[in-house]
Amino acid sequence: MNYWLFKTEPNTYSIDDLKNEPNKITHWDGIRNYAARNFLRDEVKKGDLVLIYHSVVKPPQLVGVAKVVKEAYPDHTAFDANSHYFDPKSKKDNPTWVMVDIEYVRHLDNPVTLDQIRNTPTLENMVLLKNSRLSIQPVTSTEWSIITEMAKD
DNA sequence: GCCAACGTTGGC
DNA sequence: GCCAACGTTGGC
Repeated sequence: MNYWLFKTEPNTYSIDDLKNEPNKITHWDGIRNYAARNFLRDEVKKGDLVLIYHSVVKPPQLVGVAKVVKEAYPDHTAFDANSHYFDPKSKKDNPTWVMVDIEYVRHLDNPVTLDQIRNTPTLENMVLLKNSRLSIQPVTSTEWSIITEMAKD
């Protein structure tokens, strides 16, 4: 099983929005970056656990845990001319973009801020610090353990 | 609101 | 295939 970090802008979609979904499940659509897409398409597997990160807020921080419940399938928002995520180059018979479904698991007892991560030497190699713009990132099992421990009351 | 870092586009 | 121009992300 693998661990991941998914970024979201809570003003658009937050961990609370996920928790409040009727079945606590959402489509993680709108990914329009090839590196992120490749992770989604090739490596994100059912049962994997995901840290949810809130970006573009103060402070930017990890806020909760979700679980992958459906592996990659075509992101239909790319076909919708009315969608913010419309991409005319993505064809239905050969979709460029994919999405997965994730289910809410829990909030962290205490959020772990970007600042805390940056100040934790054992987390210095996190992709979040190396390539802060990547919206789907792998997390090592060691990093996962450290972060979930930091998040405890 | 600024701007650094990064990704994409398109002319050559 | 290179790289300048442009657009986006996201921390500050």
